[in-house]
Amino acid sequence: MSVLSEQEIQRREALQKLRELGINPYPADEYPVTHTAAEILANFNDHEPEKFAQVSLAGRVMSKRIMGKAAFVDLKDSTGKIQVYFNRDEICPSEDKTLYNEVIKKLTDIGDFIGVKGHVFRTQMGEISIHIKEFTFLCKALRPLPVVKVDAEGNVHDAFNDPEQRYRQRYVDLVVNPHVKEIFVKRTRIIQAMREYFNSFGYLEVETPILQPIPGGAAARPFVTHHNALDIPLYLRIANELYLKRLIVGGFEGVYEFAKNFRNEGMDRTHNPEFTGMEIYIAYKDYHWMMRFTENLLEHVAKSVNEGNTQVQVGDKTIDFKAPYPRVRMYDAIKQYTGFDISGMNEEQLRGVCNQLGIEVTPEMGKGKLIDAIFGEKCEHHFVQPTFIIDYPVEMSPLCKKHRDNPALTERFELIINGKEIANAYSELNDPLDQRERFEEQFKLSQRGDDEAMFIDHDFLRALEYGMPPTAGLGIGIDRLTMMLTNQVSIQEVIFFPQMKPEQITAAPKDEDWTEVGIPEAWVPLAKEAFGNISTMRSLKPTQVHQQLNGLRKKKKLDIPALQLTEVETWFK
RNA sequence: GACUCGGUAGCUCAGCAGGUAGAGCACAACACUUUUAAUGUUGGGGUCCUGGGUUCGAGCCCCAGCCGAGUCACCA
Repeated sequence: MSVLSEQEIQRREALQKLRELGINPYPADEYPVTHTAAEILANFNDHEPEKFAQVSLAGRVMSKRIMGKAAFVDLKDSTGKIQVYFNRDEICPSEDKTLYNEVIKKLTDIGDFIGVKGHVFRTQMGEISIHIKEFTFLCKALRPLPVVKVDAEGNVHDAFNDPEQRYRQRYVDLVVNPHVKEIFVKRTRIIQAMREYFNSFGYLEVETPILQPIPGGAAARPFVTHHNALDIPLYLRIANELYLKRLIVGGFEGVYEFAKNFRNEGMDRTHNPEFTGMEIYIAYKDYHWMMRFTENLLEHVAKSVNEGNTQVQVGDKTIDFKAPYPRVRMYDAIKQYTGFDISGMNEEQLRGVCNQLGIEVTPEMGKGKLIDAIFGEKCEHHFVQPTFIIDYPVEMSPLCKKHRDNPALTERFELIINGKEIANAYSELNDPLDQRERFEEQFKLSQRGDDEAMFIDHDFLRALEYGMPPTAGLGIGIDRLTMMLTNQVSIQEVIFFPQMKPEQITAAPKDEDWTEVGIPEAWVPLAKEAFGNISTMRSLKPTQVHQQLNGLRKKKKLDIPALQLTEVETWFK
């Protein structure tokens, strides 16, 4: 066990005292709650205090202000904070003031959960508060919570803001940083709004495999695992696209899934190894229809997280999600921002363009990747307001139907907002022979060294051979959409538990370290147990150390000679 | 993966030509009749991320490592 800090020791002592007073610090009983903090603060009216003559609520103690026989505590429940007021002589009408003097003043700490009953009133300072008649201990907290204070001007003092601690101990982050909680509430609201929208069309939410024998539907390096009973490798999915399309083959006309995907790639402020993608496939539609569907969807989502407003502040820009959004052909965008007309260029010519534009290229990059590099470096960041970039080159889009007017292009769009890709959609490729050729192209790329080129999924081809109706499909990165709608620049701020390296467990002192001080080997385990580390031991008086160790020896009935004080004193030299 | 910055009390941070470790909040004790970052007085609290090295002496200098952040590279 690690060494306890002073404050942790004090809290354990308080826990013990509560038990001695007959108070269960961890009761099992239901605590009936009649009101929330937010309800009371919103609805209390000075002219009708009788409406809140009897309230009962529960929450965590966030601050304590004690003045003689009056005490104020901020109680935080899931809806917010409310002040509660304790008066000694009302809590303890008799001579025995223990409940107030001991339990409230001394044994209740910041972080503890309590339940309170009383009536609502307004203090002389004008704050709506609860006048307590009765209170119940619900949970004793053994670790001190960081105390974040906000003054009258709204300045935050002693913010708990070290990213490492915030992500590793998200539970603490959520307790003391209300704005963090707000982001995650919005995240859920975004997903709910999308679900509502899809369901209003009658589309079906489905679940497809996360463990896949062939990781398909995207170009990315997968995580590999192994199934023991089948003795085969399985991959954590990088996308769910191919499975949803199989369901369209099976006769569903609209299916969608919010899917956790996994990609074994680098991590940074826009990439987490697991992330959430929403994909939806709708039969008998094309990408033009899907653009209208998408812009209306995002308008709906923006309004539902934003009190009906379509405008969202993102950094120093205001983004308006109001439909419709402009459609810009990819080649036109490249022409506009680079001056080059790349339509009809071959790989060689594209390399030349990249060189002239100062874009680095590698030999294994094919046509698709070259065009993508040009667009990514020279165009993408120009599109701040939501814009559909349409008609991607066929080499970039192996699962997308060829353009009805130009076989070098595909019927694909990406939605760019604030220079970033938020959505990706196609008129889905349903020609099984074409799909087979595209997979084979990908296979060649992978032989050339592109380790992200797609695998060939023969079962998926078989499904297409049975026939898939014309279908439009859309994918949206939920994490990135959430970042945008909550004005966050780091993906870690919109994922509760972002992936991090495991915490180092700091090595406890080795046995040699103890013996070096002069402690006999037989006593080392006892010294470890009693003091944890050498400096803790040395912070005590030799007499205390002497007594504690001999006490342990007696307690454990160890057959070793008792320590002499003079011997112990030498350890402190 | 490269570079830059950071890791000191429960939290936020300071620290210096290398010379026994500081502040605010939190904690403890006392005072206080409804306080608002409550206040006042007093007090306790630290393997200065880890491991080596230089030195009479290292939180500080050197080397190696760990963890995090930022920038870049990679990334449909």
